[in-house]
Amino acid sequence: MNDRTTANTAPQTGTQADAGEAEPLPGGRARPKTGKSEQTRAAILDTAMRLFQERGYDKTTMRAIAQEAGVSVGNAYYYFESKEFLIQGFYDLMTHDHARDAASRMEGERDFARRLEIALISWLDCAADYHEFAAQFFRTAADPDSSLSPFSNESHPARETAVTLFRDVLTGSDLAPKLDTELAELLPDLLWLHLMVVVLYWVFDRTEDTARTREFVRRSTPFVARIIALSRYRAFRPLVRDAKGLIQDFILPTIGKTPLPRAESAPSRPAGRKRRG
Amino acid sequence: MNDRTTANTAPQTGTQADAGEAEPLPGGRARPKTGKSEQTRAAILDTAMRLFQERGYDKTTMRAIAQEAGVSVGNAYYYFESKEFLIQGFYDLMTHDHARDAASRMEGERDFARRLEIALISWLDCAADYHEFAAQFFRTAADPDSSLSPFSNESHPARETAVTLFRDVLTGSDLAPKLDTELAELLPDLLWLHLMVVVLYWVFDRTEDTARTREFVRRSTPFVARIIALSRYRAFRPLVRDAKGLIQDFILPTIGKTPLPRAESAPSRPAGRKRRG
DNA sequence: CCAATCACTTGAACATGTTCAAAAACAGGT
DNA sequence: ACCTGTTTTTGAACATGTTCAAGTGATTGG
Repeated sequence: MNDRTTANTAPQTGTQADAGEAEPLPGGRARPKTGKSEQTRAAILDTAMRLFQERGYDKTTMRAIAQEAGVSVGNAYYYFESKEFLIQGFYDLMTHDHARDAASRMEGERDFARRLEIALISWLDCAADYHEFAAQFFRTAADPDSSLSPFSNESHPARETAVTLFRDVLTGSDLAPKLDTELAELLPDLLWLHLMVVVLYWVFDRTEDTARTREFVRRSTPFVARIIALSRYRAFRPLVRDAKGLIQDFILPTIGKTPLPRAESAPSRPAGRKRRG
Repeated sequence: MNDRTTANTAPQTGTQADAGEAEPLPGGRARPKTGKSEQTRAAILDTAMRLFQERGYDKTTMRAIAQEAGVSVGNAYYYFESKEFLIQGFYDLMTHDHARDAASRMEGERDFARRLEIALISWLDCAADYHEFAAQFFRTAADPDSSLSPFSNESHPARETAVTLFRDVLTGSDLAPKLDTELAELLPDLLWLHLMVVVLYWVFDRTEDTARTREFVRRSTPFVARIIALSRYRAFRPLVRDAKGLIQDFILPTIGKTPLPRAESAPSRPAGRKRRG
């Protein structure tokens, strides 16, 4: 996945984050019209990624990026609304790398737990080179106001790509036919959430080669698979039903799915006071 | 909880964040010797809180804080290592307010689910005035390098306070005697994690008076209580045992508990490659 | 009372993200 | 070729977090 990071310097027509849409300005600001501007944009993004990797996010100044890319500072801001939006560009790149890499690694494997593990480990491998820098990305993602956040921001193309991957993890496994459709609908998003937890864990992981996170993945994936498998048994029914309700009412809408935008102001009497006692 | 935020302008000897320890420099930099410097420190922190609340974090400049507090910019940096460390000061304040408020609200209530709900709703009430601003705090907390992070940073006094509160939530409930000691040991930390999830939810919540988060708390607390209660039944034993293992090996050590720092480099062969294919 | 020391304070200087008005390059029509 | 509007590019100016050498004042030791 490292040999692709700088691939878009080449004057291809397709941008790195060719997520399909034409309107929402993928990761930056201006929608490039000419081919040359595409090149400029790519040069800036590539240079930024390289410097981020080399020196870290904070140590890399916009001036340095501009200079190394052979443009002016203002030009960088013409293509990227702010320094943080460069991260968006990176995230889009990596998500696509991950999706492709994971899909190829999963090939032939039918066991759900293993497929899930492969997908997650693949992410760790794809992100390995950016461990230091990714902390900064995560920090940004935790800002609800930022349009970079994989949460909150409805139309985040990268998330759709990732969720699709996890849908594939499920549908390609021997577990898929055994599940009722309702649960099968929820799972991709939940598995994506699982990835987010792993990412959180990874960001804070300081062990060599993030060995601890890898071990965490190896241990947690069979556990998750087991829970899903067991959820079909009668004894777990009521619990599962409640969990489903919680997820559908409160988790998925937050992630931009909004399948059930109810439960706005519930009738149940509030336990606390309203605001300012 | 709003009438206490600015309380420490008064020349009391006890600082706002009187977490007990004497060494680790509570939220800032210099350990104040004289009473006057205490006052200066408090003035700066109070002014900062007020301005953060009024204008938001980003809009509040260090110059404005200094000016309003009647000191120089450099002086603010004498007491607070950076702008972010002012957040630390705020967080310490709020954690104590929360602990006290929650404890008083729980009085008399023995039902575990309700106690938990009270504790969480209390947090939402304590934090209500700072919703806008707290997003910024959360953002900071997500940075593993920052000493403000409730994760990663081992000796975060505020977390200890919060965990203690949740221990009280449990021990004061009718559920406590029914649990084996091992689980009772884990729970306070897990409930603190639950709070962290709620906080995450809250930060992203844009509904009026964070109604959605409140509803989420009301729905999720009985669910959590039910899971804990059910965990004692035979059918759930193996699942519970696995969950315990995962938590003890991977979650708690990350939170600074480090009860079992094993599982460093596991013998199980890695599924992927090492680094850079 | 002097001087040395230390806690505290200052504000100018610095580094860096960001903005903006103007210049340059470009495209299309005449 | 020339005008006209649009896209792209520039670099100086700005805003703000942070640093630092120097200043102030009180306390202590002689």
